[in-house]
This record gives sequence, C-alpha cells and structure tokens, in this order.
Amino acid sequence: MEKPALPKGTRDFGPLAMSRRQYIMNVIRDVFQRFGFAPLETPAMENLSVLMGKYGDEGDQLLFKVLNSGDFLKDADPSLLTGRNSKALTSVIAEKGLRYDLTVPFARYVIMNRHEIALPFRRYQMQPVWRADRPQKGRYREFYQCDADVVGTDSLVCEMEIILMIKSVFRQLGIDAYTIRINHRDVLGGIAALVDAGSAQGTLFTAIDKLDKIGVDGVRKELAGYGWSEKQLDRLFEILSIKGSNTDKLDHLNRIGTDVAKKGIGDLREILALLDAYGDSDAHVEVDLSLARGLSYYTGTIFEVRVDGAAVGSVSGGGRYDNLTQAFGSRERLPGVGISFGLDRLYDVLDELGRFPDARGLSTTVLVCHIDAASLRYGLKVLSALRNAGVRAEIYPDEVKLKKQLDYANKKTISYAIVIGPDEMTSGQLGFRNMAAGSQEKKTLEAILEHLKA
RNA sequence: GUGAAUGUAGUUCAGUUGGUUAGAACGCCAGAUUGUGAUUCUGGAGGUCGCGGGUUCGAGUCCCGUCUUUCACCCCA
Repeated sequence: MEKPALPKGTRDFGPLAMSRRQYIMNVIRDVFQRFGFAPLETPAMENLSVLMGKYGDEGDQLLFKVLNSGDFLKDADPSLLTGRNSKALTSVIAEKGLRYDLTVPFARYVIMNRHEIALPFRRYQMQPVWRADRPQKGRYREFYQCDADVVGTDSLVCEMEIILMIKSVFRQLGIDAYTIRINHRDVLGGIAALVDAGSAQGTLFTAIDKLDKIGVDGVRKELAGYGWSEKQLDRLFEILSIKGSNTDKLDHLNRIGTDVAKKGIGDLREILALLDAYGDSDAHVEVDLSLARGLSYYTGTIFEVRVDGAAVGSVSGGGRYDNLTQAFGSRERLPGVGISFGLDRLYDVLDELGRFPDARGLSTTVLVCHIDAASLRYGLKVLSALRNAGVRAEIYPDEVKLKKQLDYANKKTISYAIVIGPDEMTSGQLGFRNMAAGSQEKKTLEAILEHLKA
C-alpha cells in the first residue's frame, strides 16, 4: 500500500487552522461588505483562451492546464507528438486551466453579464487560485485570494477606498506595523523616459523593484550587466533617492519634469488629497518610486502591502487596469481597480506575530458533561436551551468518566463545562465550570444563560 | 523552469571516523478508592531512520535516483 500524499504546494487545513482562516476571512468579508461590495464566485476552471496572455509569458507558464476529457490525442497532429513540441501540443490537448487570479475571471464575468450590471460595479470574491510555481515559504501552489474590485469608473475615490479597506482590515486583525506602498505605472514610465530606458523598460522595472532587497549596488550591478551607462544609472538613483514625505517626493519628481509622469503624479496626489478629505490620513501609506510589482495588466496605480519584519513577502497587492475587458473584445471601455489580500500569507504573518485570538474564542463555548444515562438525557435539554440562546454548545455523546469529558473540553479549548449529576438534576443547580480559571460554582440554567449573554 | 540544501517516534531534536536490541524531551494512552481537566506521581504504547536502488562482512551514518520541505533566481498573494 502506497502512503497517501498531497500534491506539491498544497495543504490540508485542520480544525484549528480552519477556524483561524475563517476568522481572517470574516474580517475581510466584513470590511468588503461595509464598503458596498457584493459577493461573486466563479468556477475553478476557465477556458485557457480566457487565461492565456493576461499575465505575461511567465504567467502563461505558471498556469495549470487541465487535460481534455476522453480521447484527447485523437485530433493531435502526429508531428507534434514525434516532435515533442509540448507547447504546441498543449493547446490541442488542453482547453481548460485553473484560474491564476480572481481579477481576470471577474473581467470575463463582467463582459458576459454586462446587460445586468449597474456601473460602477463593485464585487468581492474569496476563492482559491492556482499557480504552478515552485513552492517556498509563504508561496503555495494553491492559495486563497480575497479580492475587491470596482469596474466602470476612473475615479480615484476607488483607490482611496482601497487604502481605507486595507487599513480597516489590518486594524481589525491587530496588525499595526505595516506599510502600504503605492506607485503608478505612469510614474514608472516617466522615470524610464528620464533615464532613456528606451525599449528596456521591463528590465529597468524588475531591477528597481528589487531595490529594497539587493540595495543600490545590487541594482546598479544588474543594470550595468544589461549595458546601462554610468550616466544613466546616476540619473536613475538621483530620482530614486528622493526622500521626504509623500508630497515632498511627488513635488520633487514633478519639478524634474516629464510629461509621461504628470498623470501618475497627479493621480497619486489626488489619492492623498481624497484620503485627507475623507478624514483619514496617509499614515501607513508610502509613495515608493521603486515599486514596480504587480500583474502585467496594471496600467495606473499599483499597491503592495507588507507587514514590517514579516518573513513572507507582500500580503496584499493590487492596482488599476484600463484594458482588461478590452482583452475580451469589449468595445466599451471598462476601467477597473482592485485589491487582493493573500489569505495564506496573512495567516502566516498572524501566526508569526502571535496575533490570532485566543483559541477559546474560536472553539465551542460550552461542553455539557454528565455522570450517568439519566443526566446525559437531562443534559440534552440543557444543550438545546444553550443552542437556542445562540451559544456554541456540544454534549459529550458517550457515557464516560467525567475526567475524560473535562479532558476533552480542555484539549478542545472549550471555555466552560456544565456538570450534571443526580444532585444537580434534583436541585436544578448545575455545576458551571470555568475551564481557564479552574473554578466551579452552582448556577441554575437561567443564570448560566444570563452569564453567557453578558 | 534553473541552481542548492533538508528529511530520524505525534512534535522538536540527539545519534561519535559506517559496527551488536536507534535515544531524550514534550505529547499520547492507562492508573494514583466513590462524580472533575490543565499542575504532581507511577506505568505503558509508539520509529522497516522519506521512498527505491547500490557499495560493504555490516549503513540512520557512504554513492545514485525519486519525492517532500526549505533557500536563491524568476515571478508573485
């Protein structure tokens, strides 16, 4: 018999992990709904034609493809088989794939249901996505994204709201040391123009994005390797080393002047102004001219959130995309902007920081314990009363020693135990035990319900 | 996808230059008189040393392959 195993990069989630995951999702869902986003779910599988070409060449490579059903080789060109041309063969034998993110399926949904959608359309979606990446810490092949997107508006109010939602989520999760890094594709384009990057924009962006990781020298070395001149590099770091407040940075960059960057600078300024008008501030928000990450379909603002000192990378990312629906042949321009929280990484961070709520709060609240068959039956009435009062309760189903029942309550981090025996049944005074404190007192069922309600 | 490490009881680890029945801690299970957990005491179960080959008189300990996890690159939640 072969030992069972999981596919690389996938995991089971036991009861404790699940209660914690649900805790995080509840916080995020709460925030999304409070901001007026409506739920959406889409299939795990999409047609590959929907997914391909949206995430760049690397993205296409990281897509999990699903083999066609039936005799999938029937129509395959024999030359493709003998030629071992995997790429060409794939498009013939696989027409479906697992979703890579939630934004592209959302865009597909919008196009297909355009007639019944009121713009601007705001939806949230919390589902797993799959990437055929090589797993590492905080990097899985199957992981949950929690997305909120708005389509059908260019308004920067949406960007502001994304920042507000991020802040709200982190506040509720009890994380206070984090940074929302924000930049704009046009600002990046402006920088590229200033340093005469020409057609080498891509290499420039991936290089400067590593700035916080490999430092100035590392980036210089990398770009020099691609043939960049000293003069260009000096110019580049003159720009990237701009320090000061967010507005200082934007003002400075604006003075250096470049038409390409104007729109981006204006957008970022407006977002900060809107934040202020809302009554919030740019606390935790950092305009970062070196931030160049994000999916290839981003065209405007880009976001990334990191928890200070956390081992995993970004726990959230997002941006504005103007052309995604047009990629599906829509003639109507439907710009969108969205944010994605990485559930699994948030989990890892909260775990690392020890910020999960006490397991007692996530588990059953009361265990009904009993001494004999009669008290077990009596306990059923108590159980039903507890549940009707909205208390999370269970009864130990077997007639076993009280010791074993309390041991079970202890292991399951149940907060209270109600002990029922012959004496309690006749007096109506039940044993009400606080498991954490180890104290026990006599209380009537009514008094217990009252206590739990408070 | 490229390069590199790792893998010993449920968990965290120890295991001397390859040599007889592979250890510890914690956890787990059972007891310590009659209805009470988490602290104490006593006893007990549990590992074909990731898996498959090879070298050797003999391998947890060396070699090859494979899988897992991890690290760097790539990219990203």
